[in-house]
Amino acid sequence: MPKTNTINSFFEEVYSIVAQIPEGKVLSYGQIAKLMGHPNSSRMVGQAMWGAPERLALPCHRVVNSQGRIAPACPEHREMLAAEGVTFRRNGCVDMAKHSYQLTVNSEQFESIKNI
DNA sequence: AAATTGACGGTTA
DNA sequence: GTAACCGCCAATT
Repeated sequence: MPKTNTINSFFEEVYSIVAQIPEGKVLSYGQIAKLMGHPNSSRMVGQAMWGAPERLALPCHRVVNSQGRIAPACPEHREMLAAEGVTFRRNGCVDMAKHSYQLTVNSEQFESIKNI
């Protein structure tokens, strides 16, 4: 298993995963990084979100940090998540225990993402 | 090539 | 609960 990804760049793979998050589910940056085989590249996941092409319509509001906190620049996403059925604790943190999403990366997903 | 950056994670105080 | 520090890694300057 090569260290390099089968697709263009680290970012592309992040997008392919984020695009798969169903409504009512959330993933943490670190969780995404691990799914990609990059256990410690959580920061890059955030970078990828920041530079995400809008035409991918990525549900970036479903990506939170390990504390269950919403992305620092988008507190309004909290409402969007709530509308999808995500429950919050009193302090405004996502209830990760219920909404953490498990997925495996398939080559099929890459097909739809690599045509960027 | 080297230094800087950052939508992070985890631990510590 | 918040704040600060360290580590980690790819992209950017």
